[in-house]
Amino acid sequence: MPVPKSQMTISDIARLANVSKSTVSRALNDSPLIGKDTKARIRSIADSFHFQLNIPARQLSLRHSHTIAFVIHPFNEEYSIADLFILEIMGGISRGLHSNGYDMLVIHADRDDVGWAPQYLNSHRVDGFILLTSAWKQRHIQTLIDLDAPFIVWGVPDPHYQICCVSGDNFTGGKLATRHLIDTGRKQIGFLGGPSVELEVQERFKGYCSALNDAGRKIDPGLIEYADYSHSSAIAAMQRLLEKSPLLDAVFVNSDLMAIAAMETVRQNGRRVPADIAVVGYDGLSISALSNPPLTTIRQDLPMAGEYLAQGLIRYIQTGEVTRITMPVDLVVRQSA
Amino acid sequence: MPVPKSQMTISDIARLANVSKSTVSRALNDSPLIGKDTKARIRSIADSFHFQLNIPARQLSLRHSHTIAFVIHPFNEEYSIADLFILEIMGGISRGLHSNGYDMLVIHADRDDVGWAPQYLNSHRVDGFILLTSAWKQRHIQTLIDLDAPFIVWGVPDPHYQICCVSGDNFTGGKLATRHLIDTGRKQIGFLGGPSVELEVQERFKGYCSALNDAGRKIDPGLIEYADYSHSSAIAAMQRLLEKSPLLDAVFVNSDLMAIAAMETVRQNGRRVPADIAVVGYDGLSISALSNPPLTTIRQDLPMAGEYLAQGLIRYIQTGEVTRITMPVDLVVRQSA
DNA sequence: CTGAAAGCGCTTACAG
DNA sequence: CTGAAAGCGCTTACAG
Repeated sequence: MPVPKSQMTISDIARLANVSKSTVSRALNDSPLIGKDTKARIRSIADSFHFQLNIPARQLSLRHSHTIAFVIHPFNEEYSIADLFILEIMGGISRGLHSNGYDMLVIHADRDDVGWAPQYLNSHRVDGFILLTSAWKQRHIQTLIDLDAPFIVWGVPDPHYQICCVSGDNFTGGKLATRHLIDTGRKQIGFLGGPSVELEVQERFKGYCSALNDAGRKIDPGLIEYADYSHSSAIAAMQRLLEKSPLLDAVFVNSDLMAIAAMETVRQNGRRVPADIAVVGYDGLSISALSNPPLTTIRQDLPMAGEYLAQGLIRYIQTGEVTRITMPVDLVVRQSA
Repeated sequence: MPVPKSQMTISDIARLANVSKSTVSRALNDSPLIGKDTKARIRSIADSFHFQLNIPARQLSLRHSHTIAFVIHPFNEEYSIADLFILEIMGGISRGLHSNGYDMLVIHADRDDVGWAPQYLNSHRVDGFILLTSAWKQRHIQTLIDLDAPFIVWGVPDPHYQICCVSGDNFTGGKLATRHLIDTGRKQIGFLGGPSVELEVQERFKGYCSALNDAGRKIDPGLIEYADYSHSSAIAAMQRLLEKSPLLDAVFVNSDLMAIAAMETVRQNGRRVPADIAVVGYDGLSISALSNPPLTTIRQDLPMAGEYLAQGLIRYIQTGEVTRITMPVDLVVRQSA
């Protein structure tokens, strides 16, 4: 019974199999040059010792690391549930990377520090980066462009550049949410958006307007408010909405976290969800099913998005093709609307 | 203005500085052997080109990767909020690793697959592992022990082995929660635990008993129930508790997620929180502040725990000392109790 | 304090 | 189909 020795090298396997290092290397890498039975024999020897190629040596020789950095910002209390978003997408990224033979390094970078990019790229520590646009605005993207670094983002980047990205279908999301509210008889439908400068938010707003137009309704500025995705900003925005428009009987909110805050605010004002005011959220994080009441929301398949991010980046690294994917969204009807 | 060239090596810097590769290497690694001004000169040249040492080459030469794997399980709907726990602790791990010059690889491993351990260790991809005991039971730990792999766990491991670990002070946590309920005049205080086989849960139960004893009260089996940390199991357990003990007026629940489920169940049974039944949770995840009503809970400083995990593992790798740390806990009083 | 040289463990033209 | 040899870019005794 051979004892696994972690310090074995291909030379050891070569000696054991009576072949050269080259042959072992090729056999282990499944090169078509090696004879079928030679290959099988070498592999079975390697397996019996639980032999694993030394990856740093391989990376040095191949000149790429086969590892990707997923860049996120340090944990922040105010956005904690938004971070659930990160976790759900990260699972998909990890799976997509792994099935292509890549590893995932996660980097927590400060919002205002851009040094991580050259540091990890020039040291050949990673082959590319995955980021979320909402957190990494233009400055970070620009740094990566200047470095000529391979990267892909979640979200809608500045259309100015040809950037790899995958994003949700924000227009359709906004339209589905609003139409559902119209179809269930709501008359004064509010829009509680994320930051109005974000393209995602603008698209969702267009969807909102489109649904309203289709129903022959007017857009009422008194029904529009924006917040910054934090819990407290959502409470404030919902409060403004309630005060501006006493007749409000529904609201489409741009994230599940903010929708939960909005429901709380509604209650605090002595009104009921959904009886008095219906609420539709956005994202479909697993937590949305556990809120009180369970949230009707626009779901994005985040694990799938993660896999697409991984695949898209790898394809870019290997072929130079830039991929731009829009993920479908759907409406999940629960009890808040 | 020098253009950063990612393909530069120490030989290029050596030529530029008119010294040998050895000297460059030593200067960049801050060796005391190199003269102060030579070092400064070399470093400023390197900086001006944004030069970064090739890390895979360095790893190969040094024979360790300076990277640690944080091992988690694939995302699972039922435990999604428990995963918030992961995110909060991960931030701390990342910070602790980074400040010691280590990188963090995250591995999503299937619950029943143990192959990741030899794969990442024998390939010299990582120097050690960080895991959470609750998810990684004996089989995973045993694999690591058999491999003689450096690792550290969050939670209380089998005391049989000398394993690096950091865990919360579960006894004190259980006691603080229960005492708070006693002090606020509750008479029939329930215990809704995680799996009864887990040492953490047993410690929390002991704390519960201890507080009750101190107050001269008896332990009533009709007030004890266990669940498995999932949302649905918590609902079922709370329902049983309510049926067994109609006079129940408080409950100490072993996680924030389960506490939120319990509060929902209380309401579904036509009772109010905290007026009829007070609820205390456990963990102090940021989400506990956002529940309805905001949850009174036992807080563990998870980011700090993450830093200790990182430090403890690095110390073990570098010196062989096994660290066992117990983190303090405290009571956060909000509105649910 | 500095340099020449060997070595870390792979991969891959090149030659057969 | 297989092997000898050079090369990937570092680090570090060893010698001065």
